[in-house]
Amino acid sequence: MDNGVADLERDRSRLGRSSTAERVADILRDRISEGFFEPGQRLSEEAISEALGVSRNTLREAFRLLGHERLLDHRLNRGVFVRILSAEDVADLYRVRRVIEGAAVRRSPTPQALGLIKEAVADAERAAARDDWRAVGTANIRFHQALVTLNRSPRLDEAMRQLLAELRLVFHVMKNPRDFHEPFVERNRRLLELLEGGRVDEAAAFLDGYLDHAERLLVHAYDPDA
Amino acid sequence: MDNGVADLERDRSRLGRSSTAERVADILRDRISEGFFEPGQRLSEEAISEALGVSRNTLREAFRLLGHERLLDHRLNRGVFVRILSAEDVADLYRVRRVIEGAAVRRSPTPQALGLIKEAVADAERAAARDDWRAVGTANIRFHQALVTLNRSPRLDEAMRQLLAELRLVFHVMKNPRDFHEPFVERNRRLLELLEGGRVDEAAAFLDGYLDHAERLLVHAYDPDA
DNA sequence: ACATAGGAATCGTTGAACAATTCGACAAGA
DNA sequence: TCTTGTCGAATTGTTCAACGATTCCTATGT
Repeated sequence: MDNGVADLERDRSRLGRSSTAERVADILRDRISEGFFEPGQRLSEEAISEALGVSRNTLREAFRLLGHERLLDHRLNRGVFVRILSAEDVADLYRVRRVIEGAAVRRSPTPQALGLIKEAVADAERAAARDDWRAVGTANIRFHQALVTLNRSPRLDEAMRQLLAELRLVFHVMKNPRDFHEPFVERNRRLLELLEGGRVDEAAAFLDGYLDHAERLLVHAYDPDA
Repeated sequence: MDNGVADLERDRSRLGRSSTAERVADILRDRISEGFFEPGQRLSEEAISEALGVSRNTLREAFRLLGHERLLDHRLNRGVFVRILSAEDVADLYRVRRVIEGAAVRRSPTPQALGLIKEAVADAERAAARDDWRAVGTANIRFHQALVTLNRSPRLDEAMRQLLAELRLVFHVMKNPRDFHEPFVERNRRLLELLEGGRVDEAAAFLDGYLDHAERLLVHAYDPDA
């Protein structure tokens, strides 16, 4: 039973600041979103607490945290599992994105937020130029995160952060990252231009089409018979 | 040190189903939102675990849950405190409401959702007729919760639930519940009519004014010099 | 093949213990 | 008097060991 769990021991070095439970949660969150733990996989309390060198109680506090973020599925007396998103979950995540990002593009952009967005677009383009599609994906995520800051709401920022973490759970099903990320590099640039030009309605409409497309790609790869 | 903690012991009867930690969280959540615990008050691990008859470890799991819901403020090595919302927090909560509820009213209403909304409006009117302003407040909250269901997104429903729980932390500062709740009974009815009439833009504009007003009332009572 | 009864493994929860940290009190010194 | 430093009590952070409860697997018997 060392489903890559032994490997975790290297992360013990990261333990040393703030609350242990939170640091454990940070580590597990990273591992989950990078696909190190696969959706559906059970996370054994004993194995992980031993691998990270923390007590079961502390680990359980971390599990609660991640469960609340919907990254883990906590089933009573059965343990915690890496969350498996249904097609309906994906649809719901995109519903939320349309609401939050849609509201964002309708606001008058601040120079600061625009700077972040620009940077993300440029990063994505650079990564695409060198065929690093993993980096493109990361930059695209940063793009949307930056987009949401237009709302100037810490809570919406946080909600978006969680939403994207959840979405990463399903990004890994895309066998070919290029197909999934490439089409959006150009679109991000276009959306940025619309924002800079203050063409709010066009930007909103463009974003809707954008999200529709992304959702379709994802749901198709995820659940081919849908 | 029995800041009403002794009273908690009656809630022990509610322990008996599902996970203990979650049930403890339920109890504390209720107590907080009903104002039994005041914002800023420290919740002693020892006192509460003893009062509820659960171990400290279990109680701490419950604390983590509520901390993540922003109802508790967890300060390292100092304990957990009932959250104190700043005026800026209130403003942010209303920003989120404008986004989520604004998106809701722009969607074509389903008969089911409309039914829930109607019910909430009627309840509020009945409660107002008998001068029960506490009940009016509850019905008004239900009204907005129902409004959000128009989005047909479980995650937005959940986000709204949390948001309203957080908002309840500050509702208690309103010394006179009538002043705060009465003006909105009529407005809820009006908003319902606009929705039924399919007058989307008017409904959206009306809602914005609605939320502006509510926020102003709240911030004023909360932070008189703002 | 199928139901069932163990039995092993794991979770849920507790209670005790100890280290780490905070905070107030109090004393020493400027 | 005010500041600073130190001590000690109180509380949190974390671990550990234990045990009942639940789930899952497997072997047994029909």
